[in-house]
Amino acid sequence: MKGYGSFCPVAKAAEILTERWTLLVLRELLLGSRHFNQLRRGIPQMSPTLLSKRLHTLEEAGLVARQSGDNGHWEYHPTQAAEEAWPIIDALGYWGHRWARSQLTPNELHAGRLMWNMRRSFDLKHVPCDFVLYIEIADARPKRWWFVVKKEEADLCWDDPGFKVDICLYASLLTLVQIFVDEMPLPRACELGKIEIDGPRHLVNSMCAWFPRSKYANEAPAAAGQVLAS
DNA sequence: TAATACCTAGTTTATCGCCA
DNA sequence: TGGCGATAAACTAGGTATTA
Repeated sequence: MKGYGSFCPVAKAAEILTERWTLLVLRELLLGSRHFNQLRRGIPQMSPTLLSKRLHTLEEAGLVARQSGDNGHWEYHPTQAAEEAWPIIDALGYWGHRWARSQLTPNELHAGRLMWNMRRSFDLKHVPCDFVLYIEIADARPKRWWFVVKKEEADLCWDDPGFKVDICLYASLLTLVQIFVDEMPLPRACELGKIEIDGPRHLVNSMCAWFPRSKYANEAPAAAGQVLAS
């Protein structure tokens, strides 16, 4: 039998939301991904077949509206039902950051997914000027990434955009992930020689203010096994 | 309880249509 | 012609039901 066979609203919600990958697809949609391949970039380990299937399921469940775009391709838009699921997904993010942290394993490190998440995590109000950031990750494939950062948005480029690079950053994938999730603050990574930065002083000095970090990074991790005081 | 068959979910690979 | 967006088909792995 598919689902939980119950009228319970929690069970009904879980039937829709807790299918494998579904919450991640919804998160991507709610964070602004609209096209099939944008969703794929945000969830690179999900197969395209399954992504297509989940989008249809979410459409049937009324969480996604499919509209034809300007170029003849489909656009996927979150509906009000999806928007109202955002507090649930956001709360899961905070909960995961506090309680589901564990040692990062190699298969959790994915350069494409990190870069895609970094793209929307620049603190643009602290960006001193428009600039091009080049990141080289020695142990990743591909290893070279570019961000074209402007006051209004940051664009991720898989290939050299052809603009003059203003600031260069060299690090391992693990270090970049640790900085992103705040396991290792940027200044500490510099002190330890885990990251090399090359660029003008005004950009380098302001990096702590604008460099992308997970929105959950400020949440203090909880001690595992902690028991509530009675 | 173990062996087997069957079912389902998910992955990989190939392919198609469209557009620049 | 190549890249992108999307889907289909074949295959695999894991779970479940059935039977001895």
